[in-house]
Amino acid sequence: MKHKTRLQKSFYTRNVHAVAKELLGKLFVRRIDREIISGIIVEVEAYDGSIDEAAHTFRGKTKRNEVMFEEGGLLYVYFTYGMHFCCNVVAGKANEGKAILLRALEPVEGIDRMALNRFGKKDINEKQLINLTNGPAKICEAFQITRSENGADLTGEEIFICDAPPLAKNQVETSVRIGIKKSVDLPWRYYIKDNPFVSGKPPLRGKK
DNA sequence: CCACGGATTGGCT
DNA sequence: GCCAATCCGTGGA
Repeated sequence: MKHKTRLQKSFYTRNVHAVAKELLGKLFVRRIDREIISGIIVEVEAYDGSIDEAAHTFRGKTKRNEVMFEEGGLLYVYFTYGMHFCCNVVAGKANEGKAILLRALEPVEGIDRMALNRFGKKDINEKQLINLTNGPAKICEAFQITRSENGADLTGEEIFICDAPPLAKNQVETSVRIGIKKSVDLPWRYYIKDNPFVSGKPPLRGKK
């Protein structure tokens, strides 16, 4: 596939919610040697350590979260539940502690490689296709993203995001975030309406 | 379809 | 020691 231009630093250093919504529809690309794996971003969540108790940065800088305090445009990868990695796009200015969790992608290139990474085989059925990247830890498994990708520069060659035309405003839905126990009412999950690759629904509470 | 629990490391109280 | 920005399998309605 012919990739369009990569998003540059100035895209990422803006307001975390603007960046989050505008990431929808863009192409997340992973290059491993000559191989390309990519997918359209269809679901994200914003985290803002200045006012958000669910953000890893809410209680200040530690070894684990230091990348999230960098200036926007890096990848913040964290390890959780003893077995999963999740990746975020760092946004805003230095020392703000803001980032956007990638929750779901629509697979585009390298689907065979994603299938191998996720299920150990190339041939997958319809259900497994939907299951490739419809969750934050599934994305990392499919895209071979682990702790060694923490801090990767998104304006570099290994992991980057390609521009795409903006979505119509009525294509972007908002909800509360999934899987957290603090700041549960903040409506900071954004996803593409009716996209089949969006992950599960949020709990029936809070604002939509 | 939904609810629940187990897996299993590591960060922080 | 507690518990997490998850996932998957199981079991019941």
